[in-house]
Amino acid sequence: MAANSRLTIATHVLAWLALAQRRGQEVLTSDQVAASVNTNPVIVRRSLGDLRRAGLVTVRHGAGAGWSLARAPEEITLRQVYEAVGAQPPFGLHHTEPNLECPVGRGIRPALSAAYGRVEQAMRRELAATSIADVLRQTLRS
Amino acid sequence: MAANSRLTIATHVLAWLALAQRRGQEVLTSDQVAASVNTNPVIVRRSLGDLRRAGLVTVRHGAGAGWSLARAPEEITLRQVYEAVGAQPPFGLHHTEPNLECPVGRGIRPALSAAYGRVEQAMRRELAATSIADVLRQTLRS
DNA sequence: CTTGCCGTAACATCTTCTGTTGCAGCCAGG
DNA sequence: CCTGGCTGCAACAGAAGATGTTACGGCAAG
Repeated sequence: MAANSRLTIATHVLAWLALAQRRGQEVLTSDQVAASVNTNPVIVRRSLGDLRRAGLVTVRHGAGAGWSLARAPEEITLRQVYEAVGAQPPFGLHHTEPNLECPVGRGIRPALSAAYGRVEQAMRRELAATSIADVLRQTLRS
Repeated sequence: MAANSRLTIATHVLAWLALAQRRGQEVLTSDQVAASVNTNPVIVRRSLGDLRRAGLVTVRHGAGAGWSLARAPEEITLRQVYEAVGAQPPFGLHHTEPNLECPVGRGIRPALSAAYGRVEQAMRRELAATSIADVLRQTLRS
């Protein structure tokens, strides 16, 4: 499978909403967002649905509908986006249960889970250090 | 795709080699290793091939062939294993090029690459803090 | 030379992700 | 009240990657 691009899509969407808001555009439709991401509006709606459930964006239904940020871009970190999109952790355990007759097979899964948990905590800490405002600032610089 | 288990397989293999070595068993065949991981010997050989290219294990061909660690278990970190198995980074960029007419679409890829690079560095730092000896010790504790 | 194991290619299967279509639900505005 | 535009969601096709399996050539110790 191709690399997981959900965090990328969601971050792109949020950055675009932030820029539109700054320019005075209150709400954007999923079609307008999809035009920037260059993908299907349903993909964008799926991503925005995740972000809505996490409380990062709000949606207005009916005529004149659309999306807007639920809080300031400085208040949204990539860690929140990462958790909102529910990306799976980078490492998985064995597909098939290891041989429990073997001392390594018996005890390695909790050992690895602990190590992988520490790695994911490190990832989360690093993701929390960047906000949507940071991403947008860096984006407009180029 | 199922979660990526290459790091898990490779670490299991190395821990098993380390334990066998400590017990006086100099070399193990891929069949013996596969019996502990509970998978096909070819999977194990593929993994061991990665580790050999990275200089972490050595192989003996011909009759009486088999594998052994190329250095002490304390000297092998999960970071080295991670780099040996060539796992892809946790986040990918857009599948299709974003709309370059849009200021966000134009500049977001380098901005995200930089942020993702920092995250992967954090992962590597954390992986470097655990060695095969640590994993084996934790494994045998349960 | 025989035998056991490595190295690798080819292939089947499974899973996940992306992208697409279709349709019901909702609500501002006329 | 009704229309139109957009959301929400289910269903499905296609692509990509990973695992698992079989098969076969190559190598070296005995």
